[in-house]
Amino acid sequence: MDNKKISGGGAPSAPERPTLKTIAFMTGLGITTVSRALKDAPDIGAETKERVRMVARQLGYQPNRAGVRLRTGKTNVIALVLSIDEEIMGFTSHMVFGISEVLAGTQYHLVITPHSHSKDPLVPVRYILDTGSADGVIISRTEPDDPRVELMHDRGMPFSTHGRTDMGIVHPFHDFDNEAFAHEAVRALVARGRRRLALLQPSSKLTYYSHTRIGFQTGLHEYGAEEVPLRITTDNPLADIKDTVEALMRSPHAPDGIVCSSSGGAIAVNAGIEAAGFRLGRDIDMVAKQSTDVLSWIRPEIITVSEDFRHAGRELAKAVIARIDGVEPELLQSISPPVWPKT
Amino acid sequence: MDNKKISGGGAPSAPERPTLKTIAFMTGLGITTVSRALKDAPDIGAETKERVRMVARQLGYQPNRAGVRLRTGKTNVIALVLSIDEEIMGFTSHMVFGISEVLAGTQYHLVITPHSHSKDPLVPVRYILDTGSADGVIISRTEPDDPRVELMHDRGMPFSTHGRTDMGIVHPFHDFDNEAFAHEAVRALVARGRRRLALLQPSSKLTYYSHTRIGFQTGLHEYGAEEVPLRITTDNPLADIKDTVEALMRSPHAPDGIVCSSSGGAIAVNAGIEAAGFRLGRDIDMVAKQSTDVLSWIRPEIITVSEDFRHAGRELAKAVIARIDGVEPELLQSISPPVWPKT
DNA sequence: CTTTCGAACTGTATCGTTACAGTTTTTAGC
DNA sequence: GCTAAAAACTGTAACGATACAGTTCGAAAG
Repeated sequence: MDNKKISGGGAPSAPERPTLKTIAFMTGLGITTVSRALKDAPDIGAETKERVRMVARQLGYQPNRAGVRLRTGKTNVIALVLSIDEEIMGFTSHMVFGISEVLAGTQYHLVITPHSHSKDPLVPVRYILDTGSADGVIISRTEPDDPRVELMHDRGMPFSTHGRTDMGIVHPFHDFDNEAFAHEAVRALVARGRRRLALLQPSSKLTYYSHTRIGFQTGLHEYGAEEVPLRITTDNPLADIKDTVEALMRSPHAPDGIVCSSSGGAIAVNAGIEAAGFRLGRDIDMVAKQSTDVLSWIRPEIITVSEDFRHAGRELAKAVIARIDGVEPELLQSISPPVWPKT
Repeated sequence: MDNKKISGGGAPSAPERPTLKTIAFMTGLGITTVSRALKDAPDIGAETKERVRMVARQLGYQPNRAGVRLRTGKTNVIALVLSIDEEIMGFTSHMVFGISEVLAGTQYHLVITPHSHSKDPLVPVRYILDTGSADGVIISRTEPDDPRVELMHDRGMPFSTHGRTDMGIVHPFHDFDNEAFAHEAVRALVARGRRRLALLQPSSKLTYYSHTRIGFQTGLHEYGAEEVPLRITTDNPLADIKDTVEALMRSPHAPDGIVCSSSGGAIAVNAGIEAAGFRLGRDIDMVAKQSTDVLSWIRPEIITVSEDFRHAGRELAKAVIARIDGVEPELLQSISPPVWPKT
């Protein structure tokens, strides 16, 4: 070990961290008084409070988290439950950054609780509930009938979800308006004269699968286009997406427009289109959702819509904290509209 | 609040979490004995240990972290210090996943400690040291003369860094062999008949800037090529990279080969090349490092080298834990070779 | 002058764990 | 049979914070 003593004399190198005791000693007050003064309790004199706060600031006092947690049960932790399975374009980090940004202004720490989403997704949630290791939880990849939501609701654990559920439980969430996205995507394609449209949709397990579908279908109906079925999702490997699209393009039912729910998928779709000898902008148009402005660098012909994951992270963090503070869940639900590029 | 009682009778809904006291009561032993039995202390009988372990397993006992932390000072937390500034292709999440994977098999939790890298990077590190909020720290974006490394070393805080330093402090790190990457990239380009080579390098503040430069330069020398200077780094906005490359391609000094230190940079470089009317594979070749297999989907002509951030995360986590356990830092340094595609 | 009351402050117990200093029981030694 | 030592187990205090039940003191009420 390389614990370096600065002075050789026997004095410990690190200055002891101040505690309530330290402040009590310095002010000549009792520990309880100091504790209550720092909490702005009503039965402490104004002058005393001021004095205590001064000394605390001077010493750089920060309450010991273990002490608070042991006594009160409050962990001051927000857990983010993440699937560590493959994710091509890394939107997760943007969400983490958004959450961090909000938590940085609070007493909360962010703890990452991972799980492999091939395994039981309840495991990490159950762990958090059983060990009481967080005051609030954020989950993503929300499903319409999500058992994690039910479990946390039943146990009274504050949480917010990235994506909605459809199970009659009112809870905080943030969602991207995938319905509007798909609907407007159809409009944009029809405006370019496209009529035979395909949809690369998300996994049917996730809630936004149905939102995307509904938006797409009402769009087809409203703007007078027809669907070319595409039997593959953004959860499939890129190589499979490419092969499927290539085969579809070579078939007599080739679409002339396509809507993609992810940027990774869009890249693979484009590869399939080009492998079949077609070109974006000329033979077919594509609208794709992206979390970072990368698609237009790849093929400027792709019509891009941005989903801001950092913003989502901020909203999710704010929501779960408000829920911890007792705000009603109805007031903690938000939906972001799709952002189209300025023209 | 929606704390739901399951039974209306007055019994608390959540079964109380078992503590050492619970086990002591059930086995008829003292709390101390139970504690020591679970730690496999030498002064506890084999039979007793077995009995205690049985009951503990049955109750699903997990030590209360706050209790342990308060008494021993051990936090069981690894802090990951992250810059929340822009990062296009999201390699961070891969590193987080790699770290999570290793920590999942241990008692450690992962806490994300963010900072804006425009602000003082010492702030989060100082916070961790002053509040004692972690047993070990992982940092990235390491600089050759990194003040965070010096601070943690002086205070005896175990840590590992993504990237090396050059300040005479021996510490655990994991690094990608950027020198070999740049060197081999030059060889690959020369093998295709390219001789006038440019390098899109990382920010000169980071340690791997010099590794990349050295590899590039020894490559030029060894394989007989010359450098076309490119005055921009991967830290610049993609638009600036594109414009600079476009201007360079239009100038009389246009390179016929280019090495890129990031995939985001590669995309922008390619855009610049195409904007100037040139084409990869025909007029110029590119070798680029990528963290996820996305470049070859974009332009198959790009020669890609993979850097595995998930692996880096795993190595960093293992290293910091080993350091906490007292393993000498010399033994906790590793360098990953560049991975070229199979041919 | 005594009683009552409220403002301001404090001591003690407790959360769950572990370090330390015992205590009891068993076994061995002579 | 008595002492010594080893083996197995336990009680108490402490980590830092807070809930709760006081205590002290001075001023107002009677």
